[in-house]
Amino acid sequence: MKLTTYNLNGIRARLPRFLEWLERERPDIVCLQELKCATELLPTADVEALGYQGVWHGQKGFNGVAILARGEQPQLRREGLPGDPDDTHSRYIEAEVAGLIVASIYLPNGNPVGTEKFDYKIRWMERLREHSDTLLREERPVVLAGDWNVVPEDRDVFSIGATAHDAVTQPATRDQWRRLANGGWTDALRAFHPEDPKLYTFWDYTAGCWQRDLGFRLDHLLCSPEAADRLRGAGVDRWARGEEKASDHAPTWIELA
DNA sequence: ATGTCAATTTTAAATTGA
Repeated sequence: MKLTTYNLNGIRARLPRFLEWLERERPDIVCLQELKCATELLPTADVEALGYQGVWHGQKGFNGVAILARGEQPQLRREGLPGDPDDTHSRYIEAEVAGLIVASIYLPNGNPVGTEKFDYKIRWMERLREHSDTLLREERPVVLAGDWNVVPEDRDVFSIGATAHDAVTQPATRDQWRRLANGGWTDALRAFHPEDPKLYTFWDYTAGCWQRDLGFRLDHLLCSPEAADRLRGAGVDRWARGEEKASDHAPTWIELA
């Protein structure tokens, strides 16, 4: 079974490319982020025409997450993270699908550092860690998939100097990432590519970053021990980033037994 | 700050959020 996470950067702007990718790769489960579309305007019929059903958590203008499955209706468990009733951003959705618990995560970007946006990011990560601990205690296969807006280590970005002031590389961001992951999660992509020096999932639109392979590893799939036992592979659909009108992220996936 | 992009409003040019 293949489970892919994909930050679309606008599902309406990306629709033809997205549907082509879906037909070509045929993943069993898809976690989407940055739909940038109100729930009532989502192109759900186009997705259903390809045999997928979903749970959707849209928002006008920005954010927005979803979980799709081929030939199965995911069962919604939760929209939004617990811990802050004033948080209205559509950044988290969780469902039961194919015997797994799956979350689609769009973690706050947090730029610029030193502002309320960065504080929101760190608080959001604290809330995610608390919820992830709750999920681990279920002792079931769980996959936390999405755009984490975290560069876990220096080697996960083309230049740590050029990105020293970016929220995705800050020590406080990495501290939160490590505290969460060290609770018992497996970073599946790195586990299958332990020595790859250019294991990237995002390339900025500016400055010819894609053409020069100046990327970041921001999209992650964290597996609970019960899910990690079933891991058989992980990778990045780099080809999709090179298409016309591509998202700035590439689809990132795992294979599970 | 940007060799950029999408959505939205202040609607055809500026603002927000990547």
